Amino acid sequence: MRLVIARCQVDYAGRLTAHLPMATRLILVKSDGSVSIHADDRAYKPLNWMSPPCTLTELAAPPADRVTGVADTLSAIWEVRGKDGDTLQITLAEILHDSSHELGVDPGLQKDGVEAHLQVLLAEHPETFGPGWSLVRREYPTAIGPVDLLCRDAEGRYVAVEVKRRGDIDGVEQLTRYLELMRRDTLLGDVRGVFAAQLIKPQARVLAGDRGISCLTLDYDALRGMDDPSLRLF
Amino acid sequence: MRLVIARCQVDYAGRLTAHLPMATRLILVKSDGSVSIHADDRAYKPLNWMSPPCTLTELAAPPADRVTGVADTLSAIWEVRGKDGDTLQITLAEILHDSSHELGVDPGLQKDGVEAHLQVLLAEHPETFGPGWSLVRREYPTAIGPVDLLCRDAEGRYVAVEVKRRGDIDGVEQLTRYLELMRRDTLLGDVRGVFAAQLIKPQARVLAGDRGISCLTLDYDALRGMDDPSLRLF
DNA sequence: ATATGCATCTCGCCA
DNA sequence: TGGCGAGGTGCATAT
Repeated sequence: MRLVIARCQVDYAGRLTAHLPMATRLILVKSDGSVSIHADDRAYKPLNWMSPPCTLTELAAPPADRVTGVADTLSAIWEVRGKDGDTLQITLAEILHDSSHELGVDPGLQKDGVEAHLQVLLAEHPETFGPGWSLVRREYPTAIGPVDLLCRDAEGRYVAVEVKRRGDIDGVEQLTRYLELMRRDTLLGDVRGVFAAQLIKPQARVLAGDRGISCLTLDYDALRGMDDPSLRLF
Repeated sequence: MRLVIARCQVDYAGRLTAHLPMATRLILVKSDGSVSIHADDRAYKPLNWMSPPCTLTELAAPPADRVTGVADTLSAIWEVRGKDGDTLQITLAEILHDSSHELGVDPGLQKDGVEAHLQVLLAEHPETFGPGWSLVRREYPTAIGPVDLLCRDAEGRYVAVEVKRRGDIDGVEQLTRYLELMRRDTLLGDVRGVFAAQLIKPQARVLAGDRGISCLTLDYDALRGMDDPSLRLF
Protein backbone atom coordinates (compact mmCIF):
# COMPACT_ATOMS: atom_id res chain seq x y z
CA MET A 1 0.00 0.00 0.00
CA ARG A 2 1.31 3.38 -1.03
CA LEU A 3 0.30 6.52 0.81
CA VAL A 4 0.78 9.82 -0.97
CA ILE A 5 -0.17 13.18 0.44
CA ALA A 6 0.00 15.68 -2.38
CA ARG A 7 -1.51 18.73 -3.93
CA CYS A 8 -3.31 17.29 -6.89
CA GLN A 9 -5.99 17.78 -9.48
CA VAL A 10 -8.16 14.84 -10.47
CA ASP A 11 -10.33 14.25 -13.51
CA TYR A 12 -12.59 11.25 -13.84
CA ALA A 13 -14.41 10.12 -16.96
CA GLY A 14 -16.67 7.09 -16.79
CA ARG A 15 -20.31 6.84 -15.86
CA LEU A 16 -20.01 10.58 -15.38
CA THR A 17 -17.23 13.07 -15.70
CA ALA A 18 -16.00 14.71 -12.53
CA HIS A 19 -13.32 17.18 -11.66
CA LEU A 20 -11.37 17.91 -8.48
CA PRO A 21 -9.57 21.27 -8.45
CA MET A 22 -5.98 21.43 -7.26
CA ALA A 23 -5.84 20.84 -3.49
CA THR A 24 -4.02 18.76 -0.93
CA ARG A 25 -5.40 15.25 -0.52
CA LEU A 26 -4.52 11.68 0.36
CA ILE A 27 -3.96 9.32 -2.55
CA LEU A 28 -4.15 5.63 -1.68
CA VAL A 29 -2.64 3.13 -4.09
CA LYS A 30 -3.38 -0.39 -2.98
CA SER A 31 -1.61 -3.57 -3.95
CA ASP A 32 -4.53 -4.72 -6.12
CA GLY A 33 -3.89 -1.62 -8.26
CA SER A 34 -6.92 0.28 -7.04
CA VAL A 35 -6.64 3.99 -6.36
CA SER A 36 -8.68 6.26 -4.15
CA ILE A 37 -8.46 9.97 -3.35
CA HIS A 38 -9.55 11.11 0.09
CA ALA A 39 -10.23 14.52 1.55
CA ASP A 40 -9.89 15.11 5.28
CA ASP A 41 -13.53 14.33 5.98
CA ARG A 42 -16.08 11.61 5.40
CA ALA A 43 -14.90 8.30 6.80
CA TYR A 44 -16.34 6.07 4.21
CA LYS A 45 -16.38 7.63 0.82
CA PRO A 46 -13.41 8.70 -1.25
CA LEU A 47 -13.78 11.84 -3.37
CA ASN A 48 -12.72 9.83 -6.35
CA TRP A 49 -11.64 6.27 -6.94
CA MET A 50 -10.94 3.53 -9.43
CA SER A 51 -11.94 0.00 -8.54
CA PRO A 52 -9.82 -2.97 -9.51
CA PRO A 53 -9.00 -4.27 -11.99
CA CYS A 54 -7.23 -1.18 -13.26
CA THR A 55 -3.79 -0.07 -14.33
CA LEU A 56 -1.81 2.97 -13.27
CA THR A 57 0.61 4.52 -15.75
CA GLU A 58 2.77 7.56 -15.14
CA LEU A 59 2.67 10.05 -17.99
CA ALA A 60 5.30 12.67 -18.63
CA ALA A 61 4.55 15.90 -16.81
CA PRO A 62 3.62 18.64 -19.28
CA PRO A 63 4.34 22.34 -18.75
CA ALA A 64 2.34 23.64 -15.83
CA ASP A 65 0.28 26.21 -17.68
CA ARG A 66 -1.20 23.61 -20.02
CA VAL A 67 -2.95 21.93 -17.15
CA THR A 68 -4.04 24.49 -14.63
CA GLY A 69 -3.16 27.75 -16.25
CA VAL A 70 -1.15 28.47 -13.13
CA ALA A 71 2.58 28.32 -12.84
CA ASP A 72 3.27 25.29 -10.68
CA THR A 73 5.78 22.54 -10.17
CA LEU A 74 4.09 19.49 -11.62
CA SER A 75 5.65 16.31 -10.34
CA ALA A 76 3.81 13.87 -12.53
CA ILE A 77 0.57 12.86 -14.16
CA TRP A 78 -0.91 9.49 -13.28
CA GLU A 79 -3.48 7.88 -15.49
CA VAL A 80 -5.55 5.09 -14.04
CA ARG A 81 -7.54 3.10 -16.55
CA GLY A 82 -10.40 0.81 -15.51
CA LYS A 83 -11.84 -2.20 -17.26
CA ASP A 84 -14.87 -0.36 -18.65
CA GLY A 85 -12.66 2.27 -20.26
CA ASP A 86 -13.16 4.78 -17.50
CA THR A 87 -10.16 6.88 -16.62
CA LEU A 88 -8.89 8.73 -13.61
CA GLN A 89 -6.22 11.30 -14.33
CA ILE A 90 -4.30 12.58 -11.34
CA THR A 91 -2.12 15.64 -11.83
CA LEU A 92 0.38 15.83 -9.00
CA ALA A 93 1.75 19.23 -8.15
CA GLU A 94 3.55 18.92 -4.84
CA ILE A 95 4.19 15.70 -2.98
CA LEU A 96 4.24 16.20 0.78
CA HIS A 97 4.46 12.57 1.79
CA ASP A 98 5.09 9.32 -0.01
CA SER A 99 5.52 6.00 1.74
CA SER A 100 4.92 2.37 0.89
CA HIS A 101 4.00 -0.41 3.28
CA GLU A 102 3.78 -4.16 3.03
CA LEU A 103 0.53 -5.27 4.62
CA GLY A 104 0.02 -8.82 3.46
CA VAL A 105 -3.31 -10.50 2.86
CA ASP A 106 -5.98 -9.55 5.34
CA PRO A 107 -7.75 -12.38 7.19
CA GLY A 108 -10.96 -10.51 6.44
CA LEU A 109 -14.02 -9.29 8.26
CA GLN A 110 -16.04 -11.69 10.35
CA LYS A 111 -19.60 -10.46 10.42
CA ASP A 112 -21.42 -11.90 13.33
CA GLY A 113 -24.89 -10.87 12.50
CA VAL A 114 -26.32 -10.37 15.94
CA GLU A 115 -29.69 -10.85 14.29
CA ALA A 116 -28.84 -14.47 13.46
CA HIS A 117 -27.53 -15.02 16.96
CA LEU A 118 -30.64 -13.49 18.53
CA GLN A 119 -32.75 -15.74 16.34
CA VAL A 120 -30.87 -18.84 17.53
CA LEU A 121 -31.16 -17.80 21.16
CA LEU A 122 -34.87 -17.10 20.89
CA ALA A 123 -35.42 -20.39 19.07
CA GLU A 124 -33.77 -22.14 22.01
CA HIS A 125 -35.80 -20.15 24.52
CA PRO A 126 -39.29 -19.47 23.15
CA GLU A 127 -40.45 -18.95 26.73
CA THR A 128 -38.89 -15.50 26.33
CA PHE A 129 -42.12 -14.53 24.56
CA GLY A 130 -44.31 -15.85 27.36
CA PRO A 131 -45.01 -18.93 29.47
CA GLY A 132 -46.15 -21.95 27.51
CA TRP A 133 -44.76 -20.76 24.17
CA SER A 134 -43.10 -23.28 21.90
CA LEU A 135 -41.12 -23.16 18.68
CA VAL A 136 -42.58 -24.60 15.50
CA ARG A 137 -39.53 -23.84 13.39
CA ARG A 138 -36.84 -21.33 12.59
CA GLU A 139 -36.78 -19.76 9.10
CA TYR A 140 -40.33 -20.84 8.35
CA PRO A 141 -40.61 -20.67 4.55
CA THR A 142 -43.17 -18.53 2.73
CA ALA A 143 -43.48 -17.57 -0.92
CA ILE A 144 -41.74 -14.23 -0.29
CA GLY A 145 -39.02 -15.54 2.00
CA PRO A 146 -38.53 -17.21 5.35
CA VAL A 147 -40.12 -15.92 8.56
CA ASP A 148 -37.52 -15.74 11.33
CA LEU A 149 -39.49 -17.79 13.86
CA LEU A 150 -42.83 -19.53 13.81
CA CYS A 151 -44.09 -20.20 17.33
CA ARG A 152 -47.26 -21.26 19.12
CA ASP A 153 -48.45 -19.42 22.19
CA ALA A 154 -49.90 -20.99 25.36
CA GLU A 155 -53.30 -21.28 23.63
CA GLY A 156 -51.73 -23.08 20.67
CA ARG A 157 -52.18 -20.17 18.26
CA TYR A 158 -49.50 -19.60 15.65
CA VAL A 159 -47.29 -16.54 15.98
CA ALA A 160 -44.86 -15.25 13.36
CA VAL A 161 -41.85 -13.55 14.93
CA GLU A 162 -39.59 -11.10 13.15
CA VAL A 163 -36.23 -10.67 14.86
CA LYS A 164 -34.07 -7.58 14.36
CA ARG A 165 -31.16 -6.03 16.18
CA ARG A 166 -32.67 -2.60 15.55
CA GLY A 167 -36.39 -2.50 15.03
CA ASP A 168 -37.16 -0.08 12.24
CA ILE A 169 -40.23 0.64 10.20
CA ASP A 170 -39.16 -1.60 7.32
CA GLY A 171 -38.96 -4.59 9.66
CA VAL A 172 -42.61 -4.06 10.54
CA GLU A 173 -43.48 -3.84 6.86
CA GLN A 174 -41.62 -7.08 6.25
CA LEU A 175 -43.50 -8.89 9.02
CA THR A 176 -46.77 -7.44 7.74
CA ARG A 177 -46.14 -8.97 4.31
CA TYR A 178 -45.38 -12.36 5.87
CA LEU A 179 -48.53 -12.22 7.99
CA GLU A 180 -50.64 -11.31 5.00
CA LEU A 181 -49.41 -14.41 3.16
CA MET A 182 -49.58 -16.75 6.13
CA ARG A 183 -53.14 -15.76 6.96
CA ARG A 184 -54.19 -17.08 3.56
CA ASP A 185 -52.90 -20.46 4.70
CA THR A 186 -55.97 -22.04 6.27
CA LEU A 187 -53.83 -24.67 8.02
CA LEU A 188 -52.30 -22.03 10.23
CA GLY A 189 -55.54 -20.28 11.06
CA ASP A 190 -55.20 -16.74 12.34
CA VAL A 191 -51.51 -15.93 12.72
CA ARG A 192 -50.43 -13.26 15.15
CA GLY A 193 -47.27 -11.22 14.75
CA VAL A 194 -44.49 -10.33 17.17
CA PHE A 195 -41.79 -7.81 16.35
CA ALA A 196 -38.75 -8.52 18.54
CA ALA A 197 -35.68 -6.29 18.60
CA GLN A 198 -33.02 -5.00 20.94
CA LEU A 199 -34.14 -1.49 20.20
CA ILE A 200 -37.47 -0.57 18.65
CA LYS A 201 -37.78 2.87 17.09
CA PRO A 202 -40.90 4.82 18.15
CA GLN A 203 -42.19 4.99 14.56
CA ALA A 204 -41.85 1.23 14.20
CA ARG A 205 -43.68 0.72 17.48
CA VAL A 206 -46.56 2.94 16.33
CA LEU A 207 -46.80 1.18 12.97
CA ALA A 208 -46.71 -2.24 14.64
CA GLY A 209 -49.52 -1.19 17.01
CA ASP A 210 -51.53 0.01 14.04
CA ARG A 211 -51.07 -3.38 12.35
CA GLY A 212 -51.99 -5.31 15.48
CA ILE A 213 -48.41 -6.54 15.88
CA SER A 214 -46.94 -6.93 19.36
CA CYS A 215 -43.51 -5.53 20.16
CA LEU A 216 -40.90 -7.13 22.38
CA THR A 217 -37.68 -5.44 23.38
CA LEU A 218 -34.89 -7.99 23.72
CA ASP A 219 -32.08 -8.00 26.24
CA TYR A 220 -29.20 -9.52 24.29
CA ASP A 221 -26.98 -9.95 27.32
CA ALA A 222 -29.74 -11.65 29.32
CA LEU A 223 -30.38 -13.99 26.39
CA ARG A 224 -26.68 -14.72 26.14
CA GLY A 225 -26.76 -15.52 29.84
CA MET A 226 -29.10 -18.40 29.06
CA ASP A 227 -26.83 -19.36 26.20
CA ASP A 228 -24.58 -22.37 26.01
CA PRO A 229 -21.10 -20.83 26.26
CA SER A 230 -19.75 -23.31 23.71
CA LEU A 231 -21.65 -21.39 21.03
CA ARG A 232 -19.66 -18.24 21.78
CA LEU A 233 -18.09 -16.91 18.57
CA PHE A 234 -14.83 -15.28 19.64
CA MET B 1 -5.51 13.61 8.74
CA ARG B 2 -3.62 10.95 10.65
CA LEU B 3 -2.24 7.88 8.92
CA VAL B 4 -1.41 4.90 11.05
CA ILE B 5 -0.09 1.61 9.75
CA ALA B 6 -0.33 -0.92 12.53
CA ARG B 7 -1.04 -4.46 13.45
CA CYS B 8 -4.46 -4.23 14.96
CA GLN B 9 -7.59 -6.06 15.94
CA VAL B 10 -10.94 -4.36 15.42
CA ASP B 11 -14.34 -5.05 16.94
CA TYR B 12 -17.47 -3.26 15.84
CA ALA B 13 -20.84 -3.34 17.55
CA GLY B 14 -23.79 -1.51 16.04
CA ARG B 15 -26.35 -2.70 13.53
CA LEU B 16 -24.24 -5.82 13.47
CA THR B 17 -21.19 -6.98 15.33
CA ALA B 18 -18.06 -7.56 13.32
CA HIS B 19 -14.57 -8.69 14.16
CA LEU B 20 -11.22 -8.21 12.46
CA PRO B 21 -8.45 -10.53 13.66
CA MET B 22 -5.04 -9.10 14.40
CA ALA B 23 -3.33 -8.07 11.15
CA THR B 24 -1.48 -5.16 9.61
CA ARG B 25 -3.77 -2.46 8.23
CA LEU B 26 -4.09 1.24 7.53
CA ILE B 27 -6.04 3.26 10.07
CA LEU B 28 -7.25 6.59 8.77
CA VAL B 29 -8.29 9.22 11.29
CA LYS B 30 -9.77 12.24 9.57
CA SER B 31 -10.12 15.74 10.95
CA ASP B 32 -13.88 15.36 11.30
CA GLY B 33 -13.16 12.59 13.81
CA SER B 34 -14.16 9.78 11.50
CA VAL B 35 -12.11 6.60 11.45
CA SER B 36 -11.70 3.95 8.79
CA ILE B 37 -9.64 0.77 8.64
CA HIS B 38 -8.32 -0.29 5.25
CA ALA B 39 -6.80 -3.52 4.00
CA ASP B 40 -4.47 -3.49 1.02
CA ASP B 41 -7.27 -4.03 -1.48
CA ARG B 42 -10.58 -2.54 -2.53
CA ALA B 43 -10.57 1.13 -3.49
CA TYR B 44 -13.95 2.14 -2.23
CA LYS B 45 -14.92 0.45 0.96
CA PRO B 46 -12.90 0.15 4.15
CA LEU B 47 -13.03 -3.07 6.17
CA ASN B 48 -14.51 -1.13 9.05
CA TRP B 49 -15.30 2.47 9.83
CA MET B 50 -17.09 4.96 12.01
CA SER B 51 -18.90 7.84 10.39
CA PRO B 52 -18.94 11.29 11.94
CA PRO B 53 -20.05 12.51 14.35
CA CYS B 54 -18.06 10.28 16.63
CA THR B 55 -15.46 10.51 19.34
CA LEU B 56 -12.18 8.66 19.69
CA THR B 57 -10.88 7.94 23.17
CA GLU B 58 -7.70 6.10 24.02
CA LEU B 59 -8.16 3.48 26.72
CA ALA B 60 -5.39 2.07 28.86
CA ALA B 61 -3.82 -0.98 27.27
CA PRO B 62 -4.71 -4.08 29.25
CA PRO B 63 -2.45 -7.13 29.57
CA ALA B 64 -2.02 -8.77 26.21
CA ASP B 65 -3.53 -12.13 27.05
CA ARG B 66 -6.84 -10.56 28.03
CA VAL B 67 -7.41 -9.43 24.48
CA THR B 68 -5.97 -11.90 22.04
CA GLY B 69 -4.81 -14.73 24.20
CA VAL B 70 -1.43 -14.28 22.57
CA ALA B 71 1.55 -12.65 24.15
CA ASP B 72 1.90 -9.35 22.34
CA THR B 73 3.02 -5.80 22.83
CA LEU B 74 -0.19 -3.83 22.93
CA SER B 75 0.39 -0.19 22.22
CA ALA B 76 -3.09 1.07 22.95
CA ILE B 77 -6.79 0.51 22.67
CA TRP B 78 -8.85 3.08 20.83
CA GLU B 79 -12.57 3.25 21.33
CA VAL B 80 -14.60 5.14 18.76
CA ARG B 81 -18.18 5.86 19.76
CA GLY B 82 -20.81 6.93 17.23
CA LYS B 83 -23.98 8.88 17.73
CA ASP B 84 -26.26 5.81 17.72
CA GLY B 85 -24.25 4.16 20.46
CA ASP B 86 -22.31 1.96 18.08
CA THR B 87 -18.69 1.37 18.96
CA LEU B 88 -15.50 0.55 17.14
CA GLN B 89 -12.75 -0.81 19.32
CA ILE B 90 -9.28 -0.87 17.83
CA THR B 91 -6.62 -2.84 19.63
CA LEU B 92 -3.23 -1.67 18.44
CA ALA B 93 -0.36 -4.12 18.74
CA GLU B 94 2.51 -2.72 16.73
CA ILE B 95 2.62 0.69 15.11
CA LEU B 96 4.70 0.69 11.93
CA HIS B 97 3.90 4.19 10.77
CA ASP B 98 2.20 7.20 12.28
CA SER B 99 2.02 10.57 10.58
CA SER B 100 -0.31 13.53 10.63
CA HIS B 101 -0.98 15.95 7.80
CA GLU B 102 -2.76 19.25 7.46
CA LEU B 103 -4.96 19.09 4.38
CA GLY B 104 -7.35 21.99 4.73
CA VAL B 105 -10.87 22.14 3.43
CA ASP B 106 -11.36 20.46 0.08
CA PRO B 107 -12.94 22.52 -2.71
CA GLY B 108 -15.02 19.44 -3.44
CA LEU B 109 -16.01 17.34 -6.39
CA GLN B 110 -17.51 18.95 -9.47
CA LYS B 111 -19.78 16.46 -11.15
CA ASP B 112 -20.38 17.24 -14.75
CA GLY B 113 -23.19 14.91 -15.50
CA VAL B 114 -22.42 14.07 -19.09
CA GLU B 115 -25.98 12.85 -19.44
CA ALA B 116 -27.36 16.34 -18.85
CA HIS B 117 -24.84 17.78 -21.29
CA LEU B 118 -25.68 15.20 -23.94
CA GLN B 119 -29.34 16.03 -23.47
CA VAL B 120 -28.70 19.75 -24.02
CA LEU B 121 -26.59 19.09 -27.10
CA LEU B 122 -29.20 16.79 -28.63
CA ALA B 123 -31.96 19.27 -27.85
CA GLU B 124 -29.99 21.86 -29.78
CA HIS B 125 -29.36 19.46 -32.65
CA PRO B 126 -32.38 17.16 -33.15
CA GLU B 127 -31.17 16.55 -36.69
CA THR B 128 -28.73 14.13 -35.07
CA PHE B 129 -31.61 11.64 -35.01
CA GLY B 130 -32.38 12.15 -38.68
CA PRO B 131 -33.14 14.79 -41.32
CA GLY B 132 -36.29 16.75 -40.66
CA TRP B 133 -36.45 15.96 -36.94
CA SER B 134 -37.48 18.73 -34.56
CA LEU B 135 -37.61 19.17 -30.81
CA VAL B 136 -40.96 19.47 -29.05
CA ARG B 137 -39.45 19.93 -25.61
CA ARG B 138 -36.78 18.83 -23.21
CA GLU B 139 -37.84 17.11 -19.96
CA TYR B 140 -41.33 16.43 -21.25
CA PRO B 141 -43.39 15.74 -18.11
CA THR B 142 -45.28 12.50 -17.51
CA ALA B 143 -46.95 11.14 -14.39
CA ILE B 144 -43.89 9.02 -13.57
CA GLY B 145 -41.26 11.62 -14.37
CA PRO B 146 -39.93 13.66 -17.25
CA VAL B 147 -38.92 12.14 -20.58
CA ASP B 148 -35.49 13.42 -21.62
CA LEU B 149 -36.55 14.62 -25.05
CA LEU B 150 -39.81 14.68 -26.97
CA CYS B 151 -39.23 15.08 -30.70
CA ARG B 152 -41.11 14.79 -33.98
CA ASP B 153 -39.65 12.93 -36.91
CA ALA B 154 -39.78 14.01 -40.56
CA GLU B 155 -43.31 12.58 -40.86
CA GLY B 156 -44.44 14.56 -37.81
CA ARG B 157 -44.76 11.52 -35.55
CA TYR B 158 -43.86 11.93 -31.89
CA VAL B 159 -40.72 10.25 -30.60
CA ALA B 160 -39.68 9.93 -26.93
CA VAL B 161 -35.91 9.92 -26.51
CA GLU B 162 -34.09 8.56 -23.49
CA VAL B 163 -30.52 9.85 -23.21
CA LYS B 164 -27.83 7.99 -21.24
CA ARG B 165 -24.07 8.02 -21.16
CA ARG B 166 -24.06 4.25 -20.84
CA GLY B 167 -27.06 2.48 -22.24
CA ASP B 168 -28.01 -0.31 -19.88
CA ILE B 169 -31.03 -2.51 -19.54
CA ASP B 170 -32.65 -0.33 -16.88
CA GLY B 171 -32.59 2.66 -19.21
CA VAL B 172 -34.62 0.67 -21.74
CA GLU B 173 -37.05 -0.31 -19.00
CA GLN B 174 -37.39 3.34 -18.04
CA LEU B 175 -38.16 4.41 -21.60
CA THR B 176 -40.61 1.53 -21.93
CA ARG B 177 -42.57 2.81 -18.93
CA TYR B 178 -42.66 6.32 -20.39
CA LEU B 179 -43.85 5.04 -23.75
CA GLU B 180 -46.58 2.97 -22.13
CA LEU B 181 -47.92 6.08 -20.41
CA MET B 182 -47.56 8.40 -23.37
CA ARG B 183 -49.33 6.02 -25.72
CA ARG B 184 -52.44 6.37 -23.56
CA ASP B 185 -52.36 10.07 -24.40
CA THR B 186 -54.51 10.26 -27.54
CA LEU B 187 -53.18 13.74 -28.35
CA LEU B 188 -49.74 12.31 -29.04
CA GLY B 189 -50.99 9.40 -31.11
CA ASP B 190 -48.54 6.54 -31.51
CA VAL B 191 -45.26 7.50 -29.85
CA ARG B 192 -42.04 5.87 -30.96
CA GLY B 193 -39.03 5.41 -28.74
CA VAL B 194 -35.33 6.11 -29.27
CA PHE B 195 -32.65 4.98 -26.83
CA ALA B 196 -29.59 7.19 -27.29
CA ALA B 197 -26.32 6.58 -25.48
CA GLN B 198 -22.58 6.83 -26.00
CA LEU B 199 -22.27 3.12 -25.38
CA ILE B 200 -25.16 0.69 -25.57
CA LYS B 201 -24.72 -2.70 -23.91
CA PRO B 202 -25.65 -5.66 -26.13
CA GLN B 203 -28.33 -6.80 -23.70
CA ALA B 204 -29.91 -3.35 -23.70
CA ARG B 205 -29.83 -3.33 -27.49
CA VAL B 206 -31.58 -6.68 -27.63
CA LEU B 207 -34.23 -5.61 -25.14
CA ALA B 208 -34.80 -2.35 -27.00
CA GLY B 209 -35.22 -4.25 -30.26
CA ASP B 210 -37.71 -6.54 -28.57
CA ARG B 211 -39.68 -3.52 -27.40
CA GLY B 212 -39.61 -1.85 -30.82
CA ILE B 213 -37.29 0.86 -29.55
CA SER B 214 -34.58 2.23 -31.84
CA CYS B 215 -31.02 2.61 -30.60
CA LEU B 216 -28.65 5.43 -31.44
CA THR B 217 -24.99 5.43 -30.44
CA LEU B 218 -23.86 8.97 -29.70
CA ASP B 219 -20.47 10.49 -30.46
CA TYR B 220 -19.94 12.91 -27.60
CA ASP B 221 -16.93 14.58 -29.17
CA ALA B 222 -18.73 15.09 -32.47
CA LEU B 223 -21.68 16.59 -30.62
CA ARG B 224 -19.33 18.82 -28.67
CA GLY B 225 -17.87 19.90 -31.99
CA MET B 226 -21.24 21.35 -32.93
CA ASP B 227 -21.41 22.89 -29.48
CA ASP B 228 -21.01 26.54 -28.61
CA PRO B 229 -17.56 26.63 -26.95
CA SER B 230 -18.81 29.17 -24.39
CA LEU B 231 -20.76 26.35 -22.75
CA ARG B 232 -17.54 24.46 -22.00
CA LEU B 233 -17.30 23.64 -18.30
CA PHE B 234 -13.60 23.56 -17.48
C1' DA C 1 -36.29 17.04 11.39
C1' DT C 2 -37.79 13.31 8.57
C1' DA C 3 -39.04 10.78 4.06
C1' DT C 4 -37.64 9.79 -0.64
C1' DG C 5 -34.62 8.55 -4.33
C1' DC C 6 -30.03 8.25 -6.43
C1' DA C 7 -25.21 6.38 -6.50
C1' DT C 8 -18.95 6.04 -10.83
C1' DC C 9 -23.16 3.01 -5.23
C1' DT C 10 -20.40 -1.59 -3.35
C1' DC C 11 -20.84 -6.33 -2.32
C1' DG C 12 -22.41 -10.89 -2.14
C1' DC C 13 -25.52 -14.38 -3.84
C1' DC C 14 -27.13 -17.33 -7.33
C1' DA C 15 -28.75 -18.73 -12.13
C1' DT D 1 -21.19 -13.49 -16.54
C1' DG D 2 -25.46 -10.90 -15.59
C1' DG D 3 -29.39 -10.12 -12.63
C1' DC D 4 -31.14 -9.40 -7.93
C1' DG D 5 -31.30 -7.66 -3.32
C1' DA D 6 -29.18 -5.85 0.87
C1' DG D 7 -26.11 -2.49 3.04
C1' DG D 8 -23.37 -0.47 9.65
C1' DT D 9 -25.34 1.75 2.81
C1' DG D 10 -23.96 7.41 2.23
C1' DC D 11 -25.79 11.57 0.41
C1' DA D 12 -28.68 15.24 -1.40
C1' DT D 13 -33.11 17.09 -1.85
C1' DA D 14 -37.92 18.13 -0.91
C1' DT D 15 -41.23 18.28 2.48
